[in-house]
Amino acid sequence: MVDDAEKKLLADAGHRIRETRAAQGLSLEQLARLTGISAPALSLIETGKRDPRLTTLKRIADALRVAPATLIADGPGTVEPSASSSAGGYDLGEYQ
Amino acid sequence: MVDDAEKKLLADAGHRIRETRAAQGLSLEQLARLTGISAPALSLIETGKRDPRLTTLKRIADALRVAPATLIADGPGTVEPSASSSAGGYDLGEYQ
DNA sequence: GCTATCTTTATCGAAAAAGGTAAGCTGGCG
DNA sequence: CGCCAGCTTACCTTTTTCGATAAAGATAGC
Repeated sequence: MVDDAEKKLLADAGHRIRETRAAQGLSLEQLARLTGISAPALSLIETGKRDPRLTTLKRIADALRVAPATLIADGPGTVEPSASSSAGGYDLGEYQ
Repeated sequence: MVDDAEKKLLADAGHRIRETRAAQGLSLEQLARLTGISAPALSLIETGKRDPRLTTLKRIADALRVAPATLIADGPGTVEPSASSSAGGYDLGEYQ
């Protein structure tokens, strides 16, 4: 449960990074120099095999000239507090 | 340069998390149970002393019922590819 | 086939995240 | 005052990121 959704998130973010990088005609090595993150590390992130830190994500976003949020915008998942109804996913219930 | 902007990013995200959590009347322990992240770890993140991983951020966002992007939306930094002009900040130049 | 470029994978060492626990620290309340 | 709830900080252990490097795919062109 936990792992599944998270892997999708990482694969998604990685895919978005790769798309943005490719759109700018940058190679992994070029992005590595811009970000200070090694090319192998970038490869792992882009292929969803690594769980990057927030600052790592930010450095990539900066190098690509996009907002960090752009890279992780979980398209569909964005539940958006539209239906913040009382029937939310979980309400702590027993835990409170 | 690196450290300064990054600390601000972490402090900012942490502040946003704390605001959101407080707005929902949740304690650190309650959020800890919802996210599976320990309360001490959450405290460090909220005070900007820790650089969370992407999945960690996602779990917090999920528990708070907000989009992950909401928590890191770097207000001003959001350059938005409006002026993606050729006169960008840096063009790799010597590095390519 | 060979070569160059890009990417992926593997290994190693250092640094850091994260859980757990425990110890402080603050404020409110009886 | 003592007590409690909430948050912070410190220590420890395990896991993971990350850089560096090297090696191994994968294409494309000579």
